Amino acid sequence: MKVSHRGLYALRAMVFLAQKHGEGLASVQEIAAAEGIPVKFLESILATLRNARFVTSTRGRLGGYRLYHAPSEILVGDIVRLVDGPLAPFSDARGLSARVASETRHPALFDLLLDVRNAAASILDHTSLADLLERDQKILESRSTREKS
Amino acid sequence: MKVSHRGLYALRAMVFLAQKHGEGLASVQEIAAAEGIPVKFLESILATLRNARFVTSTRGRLGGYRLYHAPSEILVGDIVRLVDGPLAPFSDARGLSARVASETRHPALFDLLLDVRNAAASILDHTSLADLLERDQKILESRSTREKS
DNA sequence: AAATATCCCTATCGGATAAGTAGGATAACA
DNA sequence: TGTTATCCTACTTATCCGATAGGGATATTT
Repeated sequence: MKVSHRGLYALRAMVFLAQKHGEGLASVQEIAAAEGIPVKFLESILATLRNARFVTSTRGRLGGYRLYHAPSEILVGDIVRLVDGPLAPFSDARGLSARVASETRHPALFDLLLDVRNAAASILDHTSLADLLERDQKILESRSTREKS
Repeated sequence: MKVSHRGLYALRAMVFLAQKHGEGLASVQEIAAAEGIPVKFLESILATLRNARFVTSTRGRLGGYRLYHAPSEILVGDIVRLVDGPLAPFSDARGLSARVASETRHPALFDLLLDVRNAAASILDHTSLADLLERDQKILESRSTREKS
């Protein structure tokens, strides 16, 4: 499994939108500036997210993006899968045929890599954007109290 | 994290050598034929494994490769790290700087990806080649008994 | 209605990395 | 001394990924 730049950008953008959830729209410019993402690149990422109904958009002046669902209903695993493809820990598209070959020859090796994938998926699929926001809060709180002491 | 073709080939070759452990040498040709790996490609992979002292070789006639250590002392995680680099679940070399950036902005996201890496590392670092052989045995046994019944 | 700000669509480019190849030098052994 | 293997260096090719270019569609403001 691997989270590409594109995937990280998508996650960051989604977290940003989760923070603004309920406060109207955010433009590509705004998100790009806040998160340090190339504008045109972010545009194409948002197109992907829009097609999958993770975000919705309105155009024209004062247009922008917002989350389609509540932050608690969007799982990190789904975002990663959408942008970076399935979470398989072996590389590529021919993976299926390579899998069958190595499965028959070395089934335990195949199973092991499957365990890795399942462990990763389990973590990513049990964490929503709302969870991330909550944890960010706690981390920031503990940091500020540490500074005060 | 991601296991490349090269990494899978390396793992398969090592499992093959583990099966033959104590029975002398195996040539590149032999391994390549058994595992379905391009000969020249496997050569370069074995060079990497040799430099890291995972295997040892003797050349000339009747030459070949064998494991340097016992199968129980070689961890799958070490092989993957050697061939495919560190197990970080985000992509690239600039990962460090990108990490710091996203860590300060969205620390929880960073922590989550770290959890994924640790989970994967934990699985791969607790499994040796000997473990794989043992599991292969059990799997094959259960298959044959299932066929008999 | 015009100007402007925004999303939207298609196409492409450059760089990096990975997969695989070629050919010959070197060493061991019959 | 010839054969068979590893070893070494370099090259080719393919694929993917990050990023960019340029314009078209749409909605709001003036």
